[in-house]
Amino acid sequence: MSAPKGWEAIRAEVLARIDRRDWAPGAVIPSEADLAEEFGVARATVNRALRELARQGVVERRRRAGTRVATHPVRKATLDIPVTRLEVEGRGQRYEFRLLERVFAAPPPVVAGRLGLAPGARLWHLRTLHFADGRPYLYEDRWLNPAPLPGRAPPAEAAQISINEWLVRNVAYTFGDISFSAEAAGEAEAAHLGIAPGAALFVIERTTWAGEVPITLVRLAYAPGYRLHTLL
Amino acid sequence: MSAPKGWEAIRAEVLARIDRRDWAPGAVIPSEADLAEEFGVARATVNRALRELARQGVVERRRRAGTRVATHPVRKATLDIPVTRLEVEGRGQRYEFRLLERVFAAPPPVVAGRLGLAPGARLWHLRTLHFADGRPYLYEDRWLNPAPLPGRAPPAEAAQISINEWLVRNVAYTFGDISFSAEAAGEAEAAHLGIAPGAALFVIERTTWAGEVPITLVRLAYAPGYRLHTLL
DNA sequence: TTGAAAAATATGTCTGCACATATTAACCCG
DNA sequence: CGGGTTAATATGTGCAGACATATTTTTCAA
Repeated sequence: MSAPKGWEAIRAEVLARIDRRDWAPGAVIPSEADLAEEFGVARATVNRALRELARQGVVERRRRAGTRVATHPVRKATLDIPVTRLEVEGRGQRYEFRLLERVFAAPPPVVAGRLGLAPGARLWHLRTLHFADGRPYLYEDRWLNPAPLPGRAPPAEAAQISINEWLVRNVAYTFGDISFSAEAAGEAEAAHLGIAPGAALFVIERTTWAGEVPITLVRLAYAPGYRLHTLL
Repeated sequence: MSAPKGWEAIRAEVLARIDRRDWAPGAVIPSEADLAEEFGVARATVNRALRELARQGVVERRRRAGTRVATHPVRKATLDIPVTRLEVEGRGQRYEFRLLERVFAAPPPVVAGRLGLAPGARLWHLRTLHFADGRPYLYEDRWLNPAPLPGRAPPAEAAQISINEWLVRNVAYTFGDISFSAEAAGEAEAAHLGIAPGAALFVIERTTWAGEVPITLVRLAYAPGYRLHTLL
């Protein structure tokens, strides 16, 4: 048993009271000032504890209205979005990748739309296959806006690092969105990944922006067996 | 254009310098005290900004060693794990669920193992089908440890709220893990969800604990089309 | 030369205090 | 009574100073 001290102790105590139903879901809990007095600490310490609980979704806070126990415990999970190479190597497997395509072309309207680009805009289209221990691991289909790129072009076919890794090091994004879904493998994907068409693939789609400028839209289709894991 | 002030301005400026490569990945950035002097703010303000960046994975901090730009830009995504009913109703759809099974039985060894229970232990086994606008939405398969439950049993068949929602309100967990994957629908799942066997399902598996006591292990299989989405 | 002890240093956190800001509650007037 | 203005209040954030703690660096002795 470790007895937390400081703001973590406050957080733990508040959480315990919530778990114990001393403070019911939806109810307003005492103000920072009151709690600070009760626990004999400064208000800033209570603030730190409550802010943390709010970040976790345990309580909701609004100025003047006070802090209340979240009615709908939407606990939040934080998950890491790793670079594929490190993800593979982190499991002790050998990482390789192969650039399948690298062309400059007009994207389908849906892609241009998602990136907020004019229909006529031309983008780099890159398709990459990533391997773990020689087996297909991830099929990547990426549209890349040349505007924010240094040199206006992605690295050549012969590059030693993957597009994603290059991007991550050379074009920082300020904003993005990401979605996770399950999809049936299409013909082409299945062929590349060495699986049967229709197999269940874990798919991540990500869009990133540097300020107002769209950088890239990428679809990552993982070979069967892939699993994203995190702690709550 | 909004000009952030206070600690957010500090965070933005530090982030900008990192993005601009003024401070390269892996490099140590100036100390809190130095930055505080440069920006003309208190050290606590710089601390708040850097702490936030550390939480996002942009920098790594260690006492005495200082703050350095993260080498592996593992940006972290925070995603909400909502209660199904609210998720459905939030889209303006009608929510229903049907409890398919509710028995007290010994789980398969793999389940007992995952929960850290003795092989002979008996658990509640609950299978629930959730609907959105009358269409199958989510197939839930849950093993539930009676020990931490009030009344030692989950609500009866006739309950108006789903097991998950009941749990979330009555048995707070202190720890858990969660994983996301794509799996092919099995015969039973496919039948319940009204889809073809083998279809790609988005699957969430979650285990939760209250201290040392395992609470539940649940497998959520979402009907095709489901998508988890979040911002970066 | 090596290893242990001591000093130095950057972050982690706390305390009090102050002011800013959002939001609710109270008030007053037409 | 309704509606808009004003006051009250809880959180959000800031500041300066202090001590705690984890590491690294330096020092000194065997």
